[in-house]
Amino acid sequence: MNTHTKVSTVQRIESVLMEEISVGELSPGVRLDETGLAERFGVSRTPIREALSRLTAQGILVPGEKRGVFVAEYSRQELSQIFEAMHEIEAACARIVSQRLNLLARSEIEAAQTECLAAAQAGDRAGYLRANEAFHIAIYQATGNPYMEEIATEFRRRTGPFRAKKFETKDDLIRSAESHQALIDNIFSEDSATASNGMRTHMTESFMQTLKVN
Amino acid sequence: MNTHTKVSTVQRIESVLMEEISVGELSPGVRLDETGLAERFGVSRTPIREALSRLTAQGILVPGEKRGVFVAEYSRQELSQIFEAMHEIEAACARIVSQRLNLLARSEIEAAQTECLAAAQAGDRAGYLRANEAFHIAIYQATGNPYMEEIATEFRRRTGPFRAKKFETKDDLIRSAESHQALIDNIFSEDSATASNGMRTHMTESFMQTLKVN
DNA sequence: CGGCAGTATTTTGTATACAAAAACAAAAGT
DNA sequence: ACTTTTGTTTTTGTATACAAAATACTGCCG
Repeated sequence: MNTHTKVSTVQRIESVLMEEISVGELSPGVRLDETGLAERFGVSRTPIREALSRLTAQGILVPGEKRGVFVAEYSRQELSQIFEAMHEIEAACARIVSQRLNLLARSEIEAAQTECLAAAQAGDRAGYLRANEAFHIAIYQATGNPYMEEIATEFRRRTGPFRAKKFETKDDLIRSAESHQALIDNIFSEDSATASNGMRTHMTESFMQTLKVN
Repeated sequence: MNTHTKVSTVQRIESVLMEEISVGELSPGVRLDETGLAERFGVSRTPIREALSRLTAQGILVPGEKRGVFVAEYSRQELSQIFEAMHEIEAACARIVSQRLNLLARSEIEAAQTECLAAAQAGDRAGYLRANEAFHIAIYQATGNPYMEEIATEFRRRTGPFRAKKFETKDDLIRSAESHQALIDNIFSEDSATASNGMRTHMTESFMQTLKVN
C-alpha cells in the first residue's frame, strides 16, 4: 500500500485500469470482473479487489446495485454539469495564472503549444491528444497551486473519453491547436478578467463540440 | 463493496474514520494501526485494509514512507493553497446560485441560516459547527450541480478540523452567524459579480481567522 | 407456453495463513 | 563508550478458504 521505490501490485493494477479508462479502451458502462482481472494480471483476487475498491472511492468506477463494478458513465445532462464545473475551475486557473505568471511557467505553456501545433500539422491524432492534455496541464501547473491542478486534472480525466471524440480529422486537430493561441494571448495579457473570460470562451467551444459528437 | 440496503463492514469503518477525522478526534499526523483497528471494530484485517486503502485513495489518509498510514496534515502553506482553491470554488458556487436561485433553494438557505443563528445565540458550539456546515452545503446544493457540490464539500471536509478551531466563545459563534447575512444578501442580489465577490470576502475572512488559530 | 420452485453456479465479503520487509532490541566487537 | 551484527518482533501484502448472497438454468405443473 505504501512502497516508494517498488510499485505494489495494487498500484500497478490501478494505474493500468485508469489508463485504459481514460483513453476509452474501457468504455463507460463496461463491467469489470474480479476473477477475469485476477487471471489477466496473474494475481489473486485480493489486490484486484483493493484496486477496484480504490477506483470506486475515486468515482472512476461505480458499484452496480447488487453486484459488479462498472466504468462510470455519464448522461448528457451529467456531462453538461461536469463541463460546467470544469468551466469554472478552468476559468479560475486562467485568472490565477494571469496574476502570477513567471518566465518558467510561461515558457512551459509555450513549449506545450509548440508540441500541439507540431502534432496537429503532422496529423498525428494520438500525439495531439497527448500534447493537448500536456498543454492544459501546463496551465494548471502555472497556477502554482497543487490543489487547483488536482481538481482540474480530475475533470480532464473524467471528460477525456468524450472530448477525444471530437478529434477525428487533421483539420480538427489544427483548429483545436490554433484555438489555443487566443487562449494564450488572453492568459498572458496580465488582465485577470481577460484571462478568465478567454478560458470561458474556450471551454464553451469545447463543450459544444463535445456535445456534437456524443 | 456495493450493497445498497445493507452497509458493508468496509463502508461502516470508512464512515466512522472519516467522521472522526473531520471533527478532529483523529488529529492530522496521527498514525492508524491495522491490527488495533481490527480489534476495535471486531473484524479481521481484510476490511480494515480496504477501508484504509480507500481513504488513502481519497487523500484523507497518507501513506508513510515505508509503512503505516497517517491522517493527512497540512503545512501553513498547504493550508493557504487549499483555501485558495476553496475560495475559487465557493465564489463560483455563489455566482451560479445568484444566476439560478429558485424559491425552494432560497428557503433552504434561509432555514439553514436560522439554525445557525439559533445555535449561536444558545452558545451551542457543536450545534453551531453542524449548522454552519449545513448552511454552506445548502448553498452548494442551490447550484443544482452535484459536481460543484462534491468539490466544495470535499474542501470543506479537508479544512474542517482547522476551521473548527476559530469557534471557541459564544461571541465567535454569533459573529460568524451574523457574517452569513451579508453573504446571503449578496447571493440573493441576483447580480453574479456581487454574489461571487461577497463570497470572496467571506472566504478571505474565514481564511484569516483560521490562520490565526492554527 | 408461461410461471414457479428447486438446484447449480457465480459473485461477493471476510477470515485466516503465509511469506517478505521493516523496525527494534540485545549481544558482540572495536 | 560507541558501532556493528544478529536475533526477534511487528507490519505489510498477498493467497487461499469459506460462507452468504445473487443469478442462471432446468424441470415440472397448470
